[in-house]
Amino acid sequence: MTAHPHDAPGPDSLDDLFGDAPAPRPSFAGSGRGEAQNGLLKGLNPEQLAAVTLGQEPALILAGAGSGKTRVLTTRIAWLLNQGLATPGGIMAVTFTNKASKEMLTRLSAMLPYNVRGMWIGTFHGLCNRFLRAHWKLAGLPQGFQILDASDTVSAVKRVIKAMNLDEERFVPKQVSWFIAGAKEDGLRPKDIDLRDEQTRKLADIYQAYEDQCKREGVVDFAELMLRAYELLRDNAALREHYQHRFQYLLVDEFQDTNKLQYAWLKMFAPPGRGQGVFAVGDDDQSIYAFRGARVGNMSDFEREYRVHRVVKLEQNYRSYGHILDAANELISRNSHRLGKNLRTDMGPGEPVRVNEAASDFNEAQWLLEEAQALHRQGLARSEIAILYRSNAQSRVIESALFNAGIPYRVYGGLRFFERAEVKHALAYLRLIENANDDTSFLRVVNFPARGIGARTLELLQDAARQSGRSLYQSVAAVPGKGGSNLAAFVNLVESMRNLTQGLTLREIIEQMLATSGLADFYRTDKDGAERLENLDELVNAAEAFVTQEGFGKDAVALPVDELGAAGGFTPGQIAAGDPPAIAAVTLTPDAETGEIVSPLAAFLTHASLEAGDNQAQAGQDAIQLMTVHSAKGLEFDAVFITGLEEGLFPHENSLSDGDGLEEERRLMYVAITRARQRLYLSFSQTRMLHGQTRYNVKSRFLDELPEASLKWLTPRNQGFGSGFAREYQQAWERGSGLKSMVGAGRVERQAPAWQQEREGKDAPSFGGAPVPKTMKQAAAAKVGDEHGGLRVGKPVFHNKFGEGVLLTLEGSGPDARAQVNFGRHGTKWLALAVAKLTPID
DNA sequence: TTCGTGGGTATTTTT
DNA sequence: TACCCACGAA
Repeated sequence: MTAHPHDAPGPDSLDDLFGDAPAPRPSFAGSGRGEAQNGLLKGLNPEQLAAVTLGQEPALILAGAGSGKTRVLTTRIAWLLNQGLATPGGIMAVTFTNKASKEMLTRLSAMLPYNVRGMWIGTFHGLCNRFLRAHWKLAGLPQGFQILDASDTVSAVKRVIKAMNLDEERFVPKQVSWFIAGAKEDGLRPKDIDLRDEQTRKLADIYQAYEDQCKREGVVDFAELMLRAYELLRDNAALREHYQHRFQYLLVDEFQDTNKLQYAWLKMFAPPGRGQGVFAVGDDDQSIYAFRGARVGNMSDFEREYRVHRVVKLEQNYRSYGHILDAANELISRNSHRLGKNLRTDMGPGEPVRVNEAASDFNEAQWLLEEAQALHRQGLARSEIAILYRSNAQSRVIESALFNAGIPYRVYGGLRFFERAEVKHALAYLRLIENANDDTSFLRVVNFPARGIGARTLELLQDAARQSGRSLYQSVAAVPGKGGSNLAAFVNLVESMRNLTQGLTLREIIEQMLATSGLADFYRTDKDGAERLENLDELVNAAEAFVTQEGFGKDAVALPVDELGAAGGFTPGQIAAGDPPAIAAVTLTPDAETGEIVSPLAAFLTHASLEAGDNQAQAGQDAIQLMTVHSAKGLEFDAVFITGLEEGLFPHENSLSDGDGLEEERRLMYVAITRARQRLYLSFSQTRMLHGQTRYNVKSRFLDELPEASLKWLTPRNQGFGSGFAREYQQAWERGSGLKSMVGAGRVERQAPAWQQEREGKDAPSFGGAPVPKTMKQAAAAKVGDEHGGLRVGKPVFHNKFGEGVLLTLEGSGPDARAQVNFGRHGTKWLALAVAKLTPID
């Protein structure tokens, strides 16, 4: 595949790269510059070219889905270097995900003839980490600070709440940690919190206590990485000046996803008016993370504050056919406050967007899999087929359908590698080797495997630690009796682990730890520990890969000298004015005073926190891709199914209450649609099992917001809403028998009904949703619920004010007769039949 | 200390 | 429905 950065051709030594001279090196391309230039810019469309070759000015790039955004970003970096406008040390490029930054590095190393590792390209958090490792002393952090991931943070907060003797009902650890992260992302420290009520006052107290605890334990959470870096730059003029001088060009990916703090952080590196080339790339229509603090408004703020002269719009789409883009454009045009953008394609209209209505969620799943199989038979790789849904709970039916049919599939989301319990246990031991005062890690493994250290003992220990203000590890001696001696034994274990691992390679350290801690033995004897053992083996492999990649040992990673000089304390005078600075070959950041190099173990632990790794699904196998719409962002597939297009689900009911909620849902739908290259399927179901209850749903309003001309209904429109068959089918499904029993009983034939064959042509894939013999359908319909003046439970009705709905319940008789109707976007309502005009729809 | 049970609760999530 | 968590019993 793509060359690894280390394999990239070109200069090996750092001197070759930057030389000793303070002046910027001339272009590496030498005499061949013209040719290289042509190659670089070849094939860019005019807008892309304009974006890539912008000068040193603030720029806002509105990059539509599939418009070649990553290419523009990487080409611009290469172009800047190639032109001699910037040096590798003078460029910073920020992304949100590790995946995106890796992609950028990979592409760059293919475009550039040298090692791009020393460049400041990474995620917001990754770069903050790098920055704080270099300036740990100025930032007031211990040199080997560790990073808490989301679940570590919650358990740390939980400990604080317990220690403060607060009611966990009132202060739910998860919510409190969310509050703290939210505050940090708004740049607020405990003292800055607006104490508007008692609850908030308490929350601020918890926040303070949590901060103290983190400090004591030498750990930082994700939000802290950002905030600490921001504050350090804000409060240290010399340092700020240095970095502003150093980074002449900044590039930010997915700018619409930045939160308040990230934007403020960026402004520290490149404030408006400082003249740096800030290149912000984003798409307001793809902003789907407002719920976790992203501010689309940062885009227009940026445009205003930086006085952006020209907004470059990348509207040429290279991904999808016309009908798909028409659907996307039409849908998103319903949103207000857009920056304005319309995707276009040269690829022709392609196939229409297919819409399917299913009787039940089970039916929908069955249809999905048969349609997907048909696509596969037509030659489409399974990995090119994605099934998207709004919420994770929806995957279950689909999974079981695929599983029963023996079709390989891969579900995104769920536990990732470094989040698995056994891996976290192993990491906790490793962290204790590095820093025994890490109470989170201590508590995680002090009694795992079991060592007779129970809740009571730990309570005593925590009391002692709290009183002396020391870590649990340091307080062990204060616990008397048997518990105390067991604790002492644990401390001895950790000590011996530390001694035994002195001077070993990372791989050996981990192997030693697995043996000494008893983890390996524990899982070996555990009856279902086999898979966990495998994961621990995998951890060893991951460490090995990390060592190779990061270039510990012979292959030193280069860091500019300012990061060296700055380590442990920043002296402005130390740094030459010229950029790039001289380079020293080191691994990570050594301490300026002692020259000690951060251990591979410490680096690996940081890596483990910052990058949770892949989730379980085995790569390699050709499998259908299942994921939420959120996790599909940034991906593309030949065929995409968007499922569960029902009011209440998509748009989700919880989103409708807050102001911008519906628009964000619509953007989500927009993201979903624009994932598809060739074929797009939309589906919804009349009934769905949710939280143990059958829900009768109305189709999503988003279906009505798509252009008729681009749609092709696979099922008759609006037919059979809550049809009798759906109910009977649902009952069979509830009995746990489902399709099989109905087929077995000879009641369902597995073939496409006549109307289906007519619409799709005889070569069309067979209809998956358990086609119904006519007699069966009639029989089922006859059985359905109560009847009242032509109204039937489970049938669609029309109301003058609320429009179309599904009749859920009929109660009472005569003047008391009441009906419960689900009107979708208008909610579920009780109506007095004597008053309300309800007409059955057929 | 472990196991069983009952209650509460159910978008979306990277780092 | 299904999972997680807290709590109580053995």
